[in-house]
Amino acid sequence: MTSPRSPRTGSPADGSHGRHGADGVGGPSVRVPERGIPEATVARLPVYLRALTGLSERGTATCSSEELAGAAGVNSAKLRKDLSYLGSYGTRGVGYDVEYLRYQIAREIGVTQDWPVVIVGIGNLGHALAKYSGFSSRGFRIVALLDADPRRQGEEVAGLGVRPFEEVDALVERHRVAIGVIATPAVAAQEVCDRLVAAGVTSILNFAPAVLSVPEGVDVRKVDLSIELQILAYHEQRKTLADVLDGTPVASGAVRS
Amino acid sequence: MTSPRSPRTGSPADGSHGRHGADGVGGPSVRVPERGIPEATVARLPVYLRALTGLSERGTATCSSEELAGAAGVNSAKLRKDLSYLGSYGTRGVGYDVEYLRYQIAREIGVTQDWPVVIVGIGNLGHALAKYSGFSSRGFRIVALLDADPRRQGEEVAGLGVRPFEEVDALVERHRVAIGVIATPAVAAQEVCDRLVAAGVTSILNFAPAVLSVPEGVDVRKVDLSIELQILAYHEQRKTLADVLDGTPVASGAVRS
DNA sequence: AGGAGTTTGTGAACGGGAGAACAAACCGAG
DNA sequence: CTCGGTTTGTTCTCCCGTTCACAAACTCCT
Repeated sequence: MTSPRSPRTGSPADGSHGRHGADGVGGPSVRVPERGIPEATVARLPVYLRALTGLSERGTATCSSEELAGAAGVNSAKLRKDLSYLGSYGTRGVGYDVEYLRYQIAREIGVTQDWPVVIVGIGNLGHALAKYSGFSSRGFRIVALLDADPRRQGEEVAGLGVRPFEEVDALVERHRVAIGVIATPAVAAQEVCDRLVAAGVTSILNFAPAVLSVPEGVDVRKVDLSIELQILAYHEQRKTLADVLDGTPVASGAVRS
Repeated sequence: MTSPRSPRTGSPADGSHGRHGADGVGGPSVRVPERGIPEATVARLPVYLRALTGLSERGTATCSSEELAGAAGVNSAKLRKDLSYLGSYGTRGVGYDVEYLRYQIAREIGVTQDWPVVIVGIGNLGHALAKYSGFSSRGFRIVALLDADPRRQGEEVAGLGVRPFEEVDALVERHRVAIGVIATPAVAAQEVCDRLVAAGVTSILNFAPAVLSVPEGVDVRKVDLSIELQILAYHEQRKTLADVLDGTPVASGAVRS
């Protein structure tokens, strides 16, 4: 039984995507082609997709790996290697057909279909996410906004009413939701996560500053605003520190007392 | 001259933090202790910091690497190695003093001081960021909200008025701002970025779905909501695909037509 | 004081990703 | 048809990060 109700293992959920445990014990199963695309490559495919969309809108029919790499902000060798995991979609001496490659990447990622998504926690961030147009335009459709606070329920955001969190099971089942977004305060995050998983959600995007534990087979990605700032602060501190020790006169704006 | 006005190189800005170019040619400079903390470790330090804060609030005075690792969602060996880059702050046979370690990490990251920050682009996301309490509570102080749209200017958000973007130079200089947040539409992002850098900002957190080019010495971190969702979609697609090919009956909520 | 039990800090093996470099393949001109 | 120019796909090497395993160091109990 790999039901969503299986006991939660203290799995990392730090970005290492828990593959199915069905490894090794599996019988003579048919084995999916196993084009195991490296995680680092998967993370870049959406960037390439966006760059290709840009080129396409500008009317470009064909592009070289150099051009595309420039638009995506990566090394051209890396780009070619990434694309080679998907197959040989380019033509030597010519380059890549923009539309064709765009479709192939979209298909590989899975955004040719569109994915129903629920957002839990309609506070400041939840509002912004609900109204963010970048989701709908890229293969994702927000089908429900949930919040535990009765004062928020009933409010209309981006054409959708905010529903009580208790309806999570019914909504997830009705719309076949596989992806959930958590934008609640940190204290509520784990509980919300458990309920989402129990309802059948198997991928979670977590904006709450909390570490989530999930059963195997459930993917969690974390977006943490203050952590990003702290990483910048670290480098910033080292920059000014190095400048001071080097005796290099620093630019006025960068001086720190 | 490493002034912010130096010509922009087409540097990646994909997370590879451009170290100062002053490497190799440097004379007999004093060289900062060069405790080069690995990038992966730096990214985890804020997580440890948060976990320690949690333990501290719960009244824990001491913790083992195992406990802390559990709270931070990582492997205990990794945690110990990460901490070892900062120094030997633990006691064998005992563990770590929560308060002491907390301070050491905070100091290393640079959040014992507080960092003035400007936010550019006060749309949906900008609003949410301005009101997000997680910033102020963690060593960051929002000193200005900027927007190019006159209709947004003057509006009061989180106790701060929205100012015209033209004031960026004055504000950055007056408050000694080193960190800027971009929450504008994609088309405006590069221009805003250039202006910020010209004004003296040397670290940028970018929420716009665009690739930014910056001069060397400027750090950019990107947070892209739809890319995160697309990565989840990829894994989700593979999950259901694998299940179908394996003939494994999938849980009801996870079925996809 | 000594020994058993814990827990840290680190050396070493291992795996994955990045980048350089090159052979294979394609186009177009003559 | 052949040849030069161009661009992809891939191989090889290096480096970073993760993990294991263990010696060193500390506490507590007898």
